[in-house]
Amino acid sequence: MLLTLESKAPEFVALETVASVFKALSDPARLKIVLHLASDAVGCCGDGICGCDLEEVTGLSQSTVSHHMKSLLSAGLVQAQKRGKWMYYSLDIRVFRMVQGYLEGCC
Amino acid sequence: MLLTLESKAPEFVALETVASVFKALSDPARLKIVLHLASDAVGCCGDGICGCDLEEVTGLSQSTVSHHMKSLLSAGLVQAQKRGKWMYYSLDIRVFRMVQGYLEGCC
DNA sequence: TGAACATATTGACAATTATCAATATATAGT
DNA sequence: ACTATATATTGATAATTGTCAATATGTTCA
Repeated sequence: MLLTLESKAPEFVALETVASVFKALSDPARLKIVLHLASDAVGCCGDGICGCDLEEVTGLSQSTVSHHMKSLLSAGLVQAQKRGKWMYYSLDIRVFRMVQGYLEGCC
Repeated sequence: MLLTLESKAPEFVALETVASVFKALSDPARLKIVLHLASDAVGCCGDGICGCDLEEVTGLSQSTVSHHMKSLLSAGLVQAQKRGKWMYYSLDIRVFRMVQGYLEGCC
């Protein structure tokens, strides 16, 4: 699913897939997380944001944050990498650009 | 609410407001409707899409379409105008551009 | 091995959502 | 006034969602 999402030009991505990315962006907490990850991704030299920081960013409980990260991962918007005890999350720029391109292509 | 949405540069629009627009776009039926309205808006000379066409576009019942249009209207993405028996819907380009700009500003 | 910490999962609950059938409202034409 | 048509609202229902506390899993370090 992710592979097909990443590799396609916006106009060939299924409408349902795009809708699921918008769904991932439709909750204020998740949008806040995505913005935080995006600021790390600027310049493409970020190495990810530690999950442990996201409770403070969102003001939500650990389990709720974990739940939101699962949503973002399954929508393909975010990638995760475990380093030691910590989970580092980063925005999947390709998917982000796909959505940008999709909106641009609309009108 | 709509007025404040329309008149602000993306970076000054509240996160909750942007999330609510993404929510409007997060359902496949609504996204399909928005794409249909967007194709009408190209060139900015469309005079709106009749509500009666949207049942066929989405394959959903009349009451369900009406319900989705209410969502899109309350998110500010769509404007409605009654002409005779018919309701004509059009994309609010300003809000659409705001969302485009918001994503562009992220990274 | 045991303690401490980061993260994930489970269970529960209230709230929201997507959908349709049925009904109501409004408009146009005869 | 009556009929036909477009749209909105209501009521109902099944499904999904956002949230947290509690618990489980996994990792590091002493």
